[in-house]
Amino acid sequence: MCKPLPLENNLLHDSPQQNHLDVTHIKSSCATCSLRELCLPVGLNNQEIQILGDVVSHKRKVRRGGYLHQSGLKFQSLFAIRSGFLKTCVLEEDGRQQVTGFHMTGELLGLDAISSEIHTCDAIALEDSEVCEIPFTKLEEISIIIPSLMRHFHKIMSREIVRDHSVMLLLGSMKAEERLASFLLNLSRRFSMRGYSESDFNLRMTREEIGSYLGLKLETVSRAFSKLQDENIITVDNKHIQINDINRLKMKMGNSSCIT
Amino acid sequence: MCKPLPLENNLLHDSPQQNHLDVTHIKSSCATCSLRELCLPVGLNNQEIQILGDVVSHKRKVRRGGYLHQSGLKFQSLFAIRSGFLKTCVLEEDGRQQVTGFHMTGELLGLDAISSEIHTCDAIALEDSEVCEIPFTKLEEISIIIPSLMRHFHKIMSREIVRDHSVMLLLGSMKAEERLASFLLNLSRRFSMRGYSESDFNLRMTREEIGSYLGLKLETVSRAFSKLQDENIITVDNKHIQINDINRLKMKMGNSSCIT
DNA sequence: TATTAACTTTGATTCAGATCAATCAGAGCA
DNA sequence: TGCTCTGATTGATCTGAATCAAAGTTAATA
Repeated sequence: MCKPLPLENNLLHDSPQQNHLDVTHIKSSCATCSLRELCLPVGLNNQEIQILGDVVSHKRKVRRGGYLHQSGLKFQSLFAIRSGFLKTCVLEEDGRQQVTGFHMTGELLGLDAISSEIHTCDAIALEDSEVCEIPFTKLEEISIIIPSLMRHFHKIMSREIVRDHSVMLLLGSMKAEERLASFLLNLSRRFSMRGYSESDFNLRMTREEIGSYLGLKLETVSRAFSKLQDENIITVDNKHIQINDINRLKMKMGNSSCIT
Repeated sequence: MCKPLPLENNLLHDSPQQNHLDVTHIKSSCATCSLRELCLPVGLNNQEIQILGDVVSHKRKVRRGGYLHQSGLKFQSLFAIRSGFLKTCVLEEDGRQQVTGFHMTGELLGLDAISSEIHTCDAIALEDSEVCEIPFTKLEEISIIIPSLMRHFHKIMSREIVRDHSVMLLLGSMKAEERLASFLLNLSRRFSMRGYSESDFNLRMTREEIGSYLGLKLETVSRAFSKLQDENIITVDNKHIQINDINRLKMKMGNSSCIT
């Protein structure tokens, strides 16, 4: 009853690129925009990669604080993050705002806009970032030629739905400290999958942005950080986080009814 | 600043079948399982409908309280609801549970399972229901033959993501009464789109299930109902709901900082 | 039709997190 | 170097929703 929960079922995000590209070298029409980092080419052969490469040719930079896309604007392309860190957020006229996700290398942005062909959220860079633009109609066209690409794209969309359901569970039934623990473990895992330390990293977002994502006020986020630090589970120095005891952090997330 | 929010941007669900099937008569291998009600055939010609009909041939009934699918089981098919009412919920080992959605005629279930090919949530009928089973690999195959079907399917998936983001906004930033108002307006709209009254309907779910969906305890849901009734905005008789003043209900949802 | 079980409402009390407020730390800049 | 601005921390207080508890109501089943 009180055993720690398995990692995979509980984290907010699933990685969109668990099986990283196993192709050694790619010729693409855009030499600087290697497909290597992207989430899409998983399991494609060289010729297929070539076809995809012709579509994913346009690279774009977004400076810290800049918009990759804005809610209300016409949708034309998905964006695959090559480097950097972005947030997406939905905004109501009444000022209510909700950060719906934080996104890093290899992840795909813009999926929400396919339905209405209008972006439903803002995507804002939290550090200087680079993305590859993928014109969506072209992606659909080559999906017909490369069924494995289509299948993979469907999985990416589905994974986003699973991720959203996890966040709904978090927002609907977790306490502040549990939410923060989930959040940190999720970041930890995603950093580690990208070859960075799982226990030592810098946050790119403010306490307020974390709060918006987790359905908490910034003061509550700050207090939860301090609490975890007091218990020696993490060390916090402003945006720099060290996880000292990942198992106890998992316990925090796992089950509030456990006596701690 | 305090104007009521436009309906479309604020409701929890978008309908997956706004453009209802405009084809008059369909020959299908499953006469009793007309494609008419389904969300998929939008904009297809007769021949295409025929192809789709061969895929969507298997009909299934689920009695009230029964499972359509269970978390952890292998995914093979999507399910299009022909009639009835279901809930989906994610369940943690520690007993934490979250209703992730309520689903009615024309909606498509199972999208979350595409990513891992294992169902990540339970789908339980809240009243006797009928669904059409759509083997997913077959759907992907004919998507190649019928690009407009593929495009439509992508839109359906994307719409689910948009819906989930709305729920995240609700869970992350709304007060109890606002959440209930959103919920009722959403149901109202979906009933009305299906030809039922938008102001007079029966709930299929318990207060506890509503609470789970809205991130509230059942007592809080009950109190919120009573409060809206005291203000003459709705009339509640157990599961039977009448909306007396839809505009004031929208105000409730719109902006808590409005003086009411 | 009686009996039980499941669901709903309402009240009293408690508590987690919001709000209000003050201080502090770091970054950018004149 | 001091100044300003943004963001982070911490404390005090308040409040909305959770929790605990007791009826009351409806639906299910024998």
